[in-house]
Amino acid sequence: MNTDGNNNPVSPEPKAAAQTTDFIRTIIANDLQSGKHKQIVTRFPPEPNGFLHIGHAKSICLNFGIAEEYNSVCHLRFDDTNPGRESTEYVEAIKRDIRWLGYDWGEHLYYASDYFDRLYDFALELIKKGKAFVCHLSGDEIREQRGTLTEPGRESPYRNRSAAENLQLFEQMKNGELEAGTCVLRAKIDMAAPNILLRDPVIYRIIKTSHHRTGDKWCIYPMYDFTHCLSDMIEGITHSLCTLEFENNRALYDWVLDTLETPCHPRQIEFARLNINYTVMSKRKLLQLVDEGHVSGWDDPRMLTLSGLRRRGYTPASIRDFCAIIGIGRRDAWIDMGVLEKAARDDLNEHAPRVMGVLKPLKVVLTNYPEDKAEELEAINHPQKPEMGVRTIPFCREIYIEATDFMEEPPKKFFRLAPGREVRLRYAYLITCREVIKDEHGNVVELRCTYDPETRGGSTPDGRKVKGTIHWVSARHAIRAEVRLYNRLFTVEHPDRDKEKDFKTFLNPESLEVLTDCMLEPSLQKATPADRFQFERQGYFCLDEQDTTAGKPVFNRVVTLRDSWTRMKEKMKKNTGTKP
RNA sequence: UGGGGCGUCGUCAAGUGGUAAGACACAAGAUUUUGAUUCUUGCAUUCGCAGGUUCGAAUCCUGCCGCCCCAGCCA
Repeated sequence: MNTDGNNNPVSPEPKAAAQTTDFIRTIIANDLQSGKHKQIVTRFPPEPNGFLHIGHAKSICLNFGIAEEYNSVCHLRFDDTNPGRESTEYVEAIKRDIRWLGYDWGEHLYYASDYFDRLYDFALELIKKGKAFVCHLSGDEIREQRGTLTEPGRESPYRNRSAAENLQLFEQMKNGELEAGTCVLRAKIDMAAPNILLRDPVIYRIIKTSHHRTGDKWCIYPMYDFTHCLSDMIEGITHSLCTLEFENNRALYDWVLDTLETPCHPRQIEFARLNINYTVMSKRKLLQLVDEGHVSGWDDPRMLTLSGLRRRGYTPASIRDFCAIIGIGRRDAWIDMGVLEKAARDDLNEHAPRVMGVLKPLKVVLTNYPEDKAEELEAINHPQKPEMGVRTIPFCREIYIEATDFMEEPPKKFFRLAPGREVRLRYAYLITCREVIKDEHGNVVELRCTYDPETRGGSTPDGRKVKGTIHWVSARHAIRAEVRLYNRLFTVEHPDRDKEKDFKTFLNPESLEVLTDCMLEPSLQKATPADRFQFERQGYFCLDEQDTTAGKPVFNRVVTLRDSWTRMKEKMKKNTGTKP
């Protein structure tokens, strides 16, 4: 059984919508029932040219999820046909991320590059059948002769070379006798086809770059449309699931498999890719953010890469839940960022132990509490789960409270601390604010309060009602920490919608707020990297794996708690503004 | 004005001729030593629009409108 950072078991099943059905699962169920297939084989085929993001998680959960449901296998296949931009660094990162998400490809790890020899033979077969030819047109010429959306293309002057000549030329390409760009191998289909992908598409090009796995063995590389369908076929994939933008490619996928002698013909099915507002999803844009230093790396906690989410503190289970909740369909869908955050909260609410930490400390001196006294107060680790136990928290004369929990002139309905007001210190005592100390600029720097010795633990023997309960930490015992508060990376819902403006102009300057003088309860001394906690009344936090050092813990805020007080404040502000 | 797709609540999403599931969001209320959690209630007489077929249509037919994808020797 896997465990999360807190040693809590991670449920292997997405809890919500676990048995949801969708049009793909319906097709598969029918194929099984009709006897078309005895077993199902799916695959996840990333190109190792970047890190996996939440959009890939949707595809991973779909493909590996289906395999699990049908007691079958999902292959992991690297689609590595473009050596110029692929690397083993990405291969390793991708494998690690899939495992972290909770999936296992077992023995079924493949690379399209493993099939280069067979792919080459298939190309030969195509040539012999008169279905492919070597074309010496330049890239520009090919583009120009391809026609447009409304006009048919023109046939290449090289289109009717003999099979023998094509075979010889293709061999020369393979042997490195021709330079990149001089010619390509094209499928011979139909230059007048309304589907542009069928207008004699390029299927092999010369690239004299060494490949991360095959080295310099090859200087010709097959294109996606030729590689993908044949790789699926070779592996006996039954259902080849991909995103909607490959819809037009399906005709080519089928053409290749129909034209060649193949033992099976996988079915390509497309579904809508994942879009989430207030972020960007394309690998190209994520890479740009990394390269240009707008974020600290692929694993920056603000990035919706799997490594970023992991570092931020998202649990694999919450991401799997998220993928189950959003469903699979064929329309362009925009998922609200709030749905992802909700998935994180739901999982963390259940598993994360509660602790107290003060992010923006304000010192409070309890004037009637003995200077040398200290006591241990008991706190529970999870209000709904007594089995998670209790811990003790030290208490003394000087404590820190959250600066935002005090207001000198509180608005109505503010039931925290204010001059003359009484609040409860969680698990400790009721205190009353007697005096406000300010610096020369008028900033509140300290509070003098009195505590009520009769209220130890926070109870009120006289039955008096106290509306506010705030968190605190003992000044003498607190451990100092850095806390990083993350907000949305972009300020607008659709950063890349505007074709005129670069998406980076919408980057949120306040996406990261670093707090260096946070005060945490001493029990957190025992936290180990990747452990997650709820800092009561504030949110869920995760001990950073990278920047935490022995003397200086660094916590990342995964997500805030729901905060109806802030919403109420905003509403009151709006209402007073519009009052007649 | 080529071809391929898609249009059901603010956002996702079931529904496949029998009279609009569910989730998120939102709103109101209850419980609460986290303004958290939990709970209760409310939230599409209507399915892009217009016709038609039918006893009956979101589901079938016709026309229209809107949005997405395709002119990389990327995947």
